[in-house]
Amino acid sequence: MSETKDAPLPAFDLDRFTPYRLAVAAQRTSEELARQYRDRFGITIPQWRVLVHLAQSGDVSVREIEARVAMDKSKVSRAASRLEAAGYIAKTVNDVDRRLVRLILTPRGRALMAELLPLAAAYQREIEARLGAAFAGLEAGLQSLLGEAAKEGLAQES
Amino acid sequence: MSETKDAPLPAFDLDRFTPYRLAVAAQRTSEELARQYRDRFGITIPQWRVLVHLAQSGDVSVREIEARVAMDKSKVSRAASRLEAAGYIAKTVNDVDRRLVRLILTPRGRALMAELLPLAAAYQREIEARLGAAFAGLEAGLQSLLGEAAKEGLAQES
DNA sequence: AAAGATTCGTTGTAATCGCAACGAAGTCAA
DNA sequence: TTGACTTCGTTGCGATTACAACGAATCTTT
Repeated sequence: MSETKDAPLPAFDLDRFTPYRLAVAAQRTSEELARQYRDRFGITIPQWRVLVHLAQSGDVSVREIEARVAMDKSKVSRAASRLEAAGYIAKTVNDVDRRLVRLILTPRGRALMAELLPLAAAYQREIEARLGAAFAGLEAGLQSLLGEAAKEGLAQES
Repeated sequence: MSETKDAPLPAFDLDRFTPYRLAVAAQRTSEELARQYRDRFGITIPQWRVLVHLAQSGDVSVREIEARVAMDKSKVSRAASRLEAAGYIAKTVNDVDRRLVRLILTPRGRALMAELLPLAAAYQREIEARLGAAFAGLEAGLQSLLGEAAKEGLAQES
């Protein structure tokens, strides 16, 4: 506590700190798209994630979504409740295991996704075009980063 | 409910959707580190970001942090208030422009950062080691992504 | 110089989040 | 079967957040 005045802090470059850069990149890219479907359809990001999972898998339980996406149980549950209230999805009890809730898109939900998915696909293409050759590198990096931490159904080809 | 029954939704692979992957990667890496300094020093992520900016720049206004990190004004402001209450930073009024608040590390804050920064640096090295050759690609991708986004989203630059 | 517009940081408020506790359903073992 | 343990999804609660509104300071325009 004597030499704190000019104690030399370890050199640290925030602009090269990967978690920080990932956070900024994630927030910018997510919000840019989120704004579109929020303004046009009143959908939040958690709700969008649930919807996409349903569009992909057709029939998913809360816990499956929780495990796959980095979302808390309650977050998934509440997003699902709001989607149900809005008429986009339906909740059914799984006959085999009645603890599980089967989430499925309603026709209205399918119609919504028929509008949302092209939006997302276009945005993805925009990103890839923006990055050009750097995109493949980003993908590989994310693959390596995400692969390390718990993932079961991760395809790794091409 | 007539034609939507078997309406083929556009194919869409969430696992290859860049904003989503960035969000998951960012959340995992940030939390992994945050747990360390939360348990040991009671620092939250927003607080940590403010601290790092101060450690780097020595003298920063709220709006500078807001512009650089993707953090809301109020988030920065409240994080700074808590850091001030904890004695880690001090708030002064900028003499030249008295709307601006100068944030600076106190000696106690410098001592804290002397402990935190090596932690972060070690984590960064861990990530680089984990990724190996893929790290350079990730970096390049993020560079390209953040460079473009800055141009597009932030009209102002110094 | 004064009125109007703009910027900075704080604060009020409603909504959201994460965490933990809980009831319901299922599993296991004796 | 019964009782202890586990899992799934919801909900209560305190804390946090985003967004807007605001006062103070500065800039601009006349």
